[in-house]
Amino acid sequence: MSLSREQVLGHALAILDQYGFADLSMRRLATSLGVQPGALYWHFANKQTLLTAVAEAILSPRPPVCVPTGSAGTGSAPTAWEPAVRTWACGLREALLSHRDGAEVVASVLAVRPATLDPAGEIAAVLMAHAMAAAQARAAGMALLHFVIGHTVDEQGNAAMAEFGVAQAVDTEAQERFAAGLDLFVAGLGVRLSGGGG
Amino acid sequence: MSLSREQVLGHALAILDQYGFADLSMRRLATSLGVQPGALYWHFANKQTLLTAVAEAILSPRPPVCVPTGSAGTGSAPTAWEPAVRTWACGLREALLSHRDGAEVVASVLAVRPATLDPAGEIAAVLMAHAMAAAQARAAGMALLHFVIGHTVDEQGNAAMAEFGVAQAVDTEAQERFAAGLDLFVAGLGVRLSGGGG
DNA sequence: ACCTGAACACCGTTCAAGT
DNA sequence: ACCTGAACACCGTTCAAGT
Repeated sequence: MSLSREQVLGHALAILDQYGFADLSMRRLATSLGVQPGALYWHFANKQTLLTAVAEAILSPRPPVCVPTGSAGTGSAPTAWEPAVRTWACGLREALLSHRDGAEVVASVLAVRPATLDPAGEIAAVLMAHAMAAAQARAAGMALLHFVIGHTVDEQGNAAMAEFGVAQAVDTEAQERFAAGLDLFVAGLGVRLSGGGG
Repeated sequence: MSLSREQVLGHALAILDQYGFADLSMRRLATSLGVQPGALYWHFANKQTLLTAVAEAILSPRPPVCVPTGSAGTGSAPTAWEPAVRTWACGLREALLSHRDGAEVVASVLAVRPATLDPAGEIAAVLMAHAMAAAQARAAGMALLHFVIGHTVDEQGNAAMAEFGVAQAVDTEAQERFAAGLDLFVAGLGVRLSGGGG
């Protein structure tokens, strides 16, 4: 039986989890599939395309954000923005943490702006539904995205060092830093959204 | 005359500015210096060390942040935290923008936690001087750092695409997104610092 | 002290040719 | 349709040997 896209993707995730992003090469992936390097280029145009699929696989287990459906004039919206923002940020971080170097992979993929992947747009939609201007919501969404990804790259980098017996108090410190950073965003959003509503 | 560290560093910055981060290889750098690849390893232990020096060169032109010197009990501090935060963030972004792919280089170097480079610590010191708890100040400093670097990586990625004639309205949009994101941080910090002042 | 020469163990990608 | 074989143009790093 011939190779499938899903098989290649599965082995890519396996190499990522076992050996890390630096060891996820096309040649190593081919070896793990018992195939010549060139064979991979039948299923994926290039490494970038493969990595985009890997990033999508990392992010796709997240639940969709709950965008309020109420119209703008009916007073306070049916779903609160604050838990939505917190759930989105925590869910994103957990998805990134669920694979070794997940944050680094997703960061490298988002850097090339794939049309299929726009996590910032998800949370920007929520903010717009709460009467925030489109440009402001987009800016807030991207700032939140940069924070979550930057933080998690950091966190996973620390985890990689912890294998060499540095410490694991680093883990709880990272978690607290994430919570504090998220609180800062929520506080800032609160000034705009709770204060002058609409 | 023999090669000096400064010469190597200077040529590395020149390659970065002309050809970008992806083309900054040890072999290309050696060729540009008229020397064999192995010669570089007399002056720098490895590529990581060289890149750290490049990142330091990118960040060092920034002015030091102005940490207030007043003691904690004398009421409001002599220097305001808000302009300090804004100046630090804008100065960081400008330093990153001053070299092609500067944000990407600095991001890759900060990922390995060099002891000599801690931009988040600079602004955390300011917040602590304004009676913010150490852990909170550290978290805020890192969140700000992740935002500025993430944003600028994005901005420079767009600039690279703009060479292929996409648009340059992207430039002003990026600038406005940066301003809006920074405003969000300042608003969040204001809830903590202006409200219950130390 | 500082560099060359030459190797080692890798990369991503292409493409004629096979089946 | 799908893969092999083999090449092309690269990487970072090491290290004996030269000067």
